[in-house]
Amino acid sequence: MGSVGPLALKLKSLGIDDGDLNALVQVTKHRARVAAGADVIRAGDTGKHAIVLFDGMACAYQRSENGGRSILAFQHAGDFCDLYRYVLPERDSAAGVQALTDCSIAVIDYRDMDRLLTRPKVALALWRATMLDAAIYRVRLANASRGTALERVAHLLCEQLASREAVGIDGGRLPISQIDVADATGLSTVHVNRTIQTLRSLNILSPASSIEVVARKQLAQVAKFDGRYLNMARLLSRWAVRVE
Amino acid sequence: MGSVGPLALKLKSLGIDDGDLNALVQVTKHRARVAAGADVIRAGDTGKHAIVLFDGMACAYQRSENGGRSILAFQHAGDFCDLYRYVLPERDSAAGVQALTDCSIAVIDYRDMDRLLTRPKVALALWRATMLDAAIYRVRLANASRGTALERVAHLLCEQLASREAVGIDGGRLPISQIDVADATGLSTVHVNRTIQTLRSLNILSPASSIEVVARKQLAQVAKFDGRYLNMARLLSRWAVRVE
DNA sequence: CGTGCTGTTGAGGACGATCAATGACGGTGG
DNA sequence: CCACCGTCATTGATCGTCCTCAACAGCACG
Repeated sequence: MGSVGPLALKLKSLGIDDGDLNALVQVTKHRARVAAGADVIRAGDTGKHAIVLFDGMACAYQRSENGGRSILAFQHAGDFCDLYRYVLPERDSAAGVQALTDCSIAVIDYRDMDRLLTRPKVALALWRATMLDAAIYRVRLANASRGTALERVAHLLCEQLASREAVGIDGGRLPISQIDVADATGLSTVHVNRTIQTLRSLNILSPASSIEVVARKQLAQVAKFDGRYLNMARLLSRWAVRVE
Repeated sequence: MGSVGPLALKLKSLGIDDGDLNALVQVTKHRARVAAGADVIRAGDTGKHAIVLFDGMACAYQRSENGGRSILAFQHAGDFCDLYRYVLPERDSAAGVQALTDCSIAVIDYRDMDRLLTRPKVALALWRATMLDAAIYRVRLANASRGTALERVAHLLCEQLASREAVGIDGGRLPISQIDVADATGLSTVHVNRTIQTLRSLNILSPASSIEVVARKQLAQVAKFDGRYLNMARLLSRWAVRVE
C-alpha cells in the first residue's frame, strides 16, 4: 500500500482522506485469484462480503431465459464488484460477475462495512462509488438501441478507455473478446466482427487480432463520445472539498 | 401527511421509521405545480435542493447531439427526481427531468439534506432509494437492444405498472404518449404505433387511443417479464429488519 | 377555422440477424 | 512431436425486422 493503487486513486477522488483510506484498506483481506472465464460472483450467490477488483478485468452480466449473456458493465482494477448488493441485497439468480481476464480480488466483510460506515466521509464515498456506476448505466442506457453498430461499438470502447484512465490504466489495449463486445452492445458477434474491421480499416484500431485503440481522437469522433464523464475522476477530486 | 402517501410508503419500505420519516417530511416544502411538457429540472440546472415528485408522471431524459430525446427512466408519485445529483453533482447540460403529465412537486434543501444524513437510517434509506433507481437502469440495460420490438414495448409497460404498484398506484392506464414509449425504447414512433396495435389485437391493451393495459398476465408473458423486482417494495420491507 | 400535436397507414430500403463453414491459435494428451 | 480439441476470429449468403419518408386523420387549442 505504499504505491498508489487504482483503489486508493479512486477512493481519494471520491473524497476520502488518508486516515479513512487506511481504515478501509485494513479490512480488505483474503486476496484471491480468479481465472479468466470463471465467475467472481456466482449467479444467485448470497454474499456476506463485498468484493474489490485489484487486478484484471471483469464484467457484471445478466443471463436471459434463453441462455444469452447481457453485459451490463465492465469492471477494472479498483472497482467494487458488488457494492450495490450490500445496500440492496436482491438475490438475483440471473445476475453475476465474471472474470474476463485472470483477476486478483479481495473482500471486505459486511461486518467491517457496517463499522466503516460510521465514518461519514467513508459512507459518502461509498455512496458515490455506487452512484458512479449508476451514472455509467445511465450513459450506456442513453446510447443503447440508438445509432449504428459502428457508433455503439466505438462508444463502448471509448467508455472503457475512459474508465481505465480514471484509475491510472493507460494504453489502448482492451483485454476483451469480440464476444464480450457483442454481449455488451446487444449486437451479434458476426456484426461486431465486421464493425471492428471497419474501425481497423479506418486506422482507429490496431490491425492485430486483439482490440487495441491507436487513434482515440478519431474513435471519440466516430462514437460521438462526450468526454465529459471521462474526466469524472478529476471532477470528483474538485468536489471533494464539498465533503463534510 | 395524514394519509399514507406514495413517498411515505416508499420510504417505509426502505427501512425508515416514523420518527425519521417525520423529520424528512418536515423539511419537504415549497410545493409547486409543473405543467405537462415542461421541465421539472432544466437541462444543465445546478440544483441547490432535491426534488420529490408528489403527483403525476415525469421522465429522466438525456438529449443527444441531434436533438433526440432518450428517456432513461419514468418517475411516479413518491420518486425522487434527482437525488443522485446531491451525491454526484455532475453538471450534465444534456440531462434533465420533464413532466409528462401535470405534476405536483416539492423540494428538500441541500442544507436540510446534510442534516438528515446524520440519521443513519435516513442515510441508508436514501442510499437505497438511489440504488433502487440503479437497479431499474440495470434491468432496462439488460433488455435494451435485445428481443423484438414487441417484447421491448411490453417489458417497458410491465416495468411501469410494477413501479406504480409498488407505491400504491393501481389501474392499468399509463398517462404517456407513444412518442414517450419510442424515446424510452429506442424504437421509431411509427414502429411503436404498430407494436401497440399488435398488443391491442391481442387484447392486451385497451382499443382506446391511450395506453391502458387490460391483461397484465399476458403482457408479462409476452414481455418475458421477470416479476421479481415487481415485488421490490415488499422485499425491501423484509430487509428493513437488517437496518442498524 | 387554422395550427400544432399525436396517432395512423403505406411503401421502400437499409441495417443487422441468422445460418453455415472455414481459419487461426493455444492447450492437452497420445 | 503431432493429432486432437475448444475457443475465438473471419467470411459469405440470405432473410427479416425495423427505419425512413410521406401523407393524412382526429383532436384540443387559440
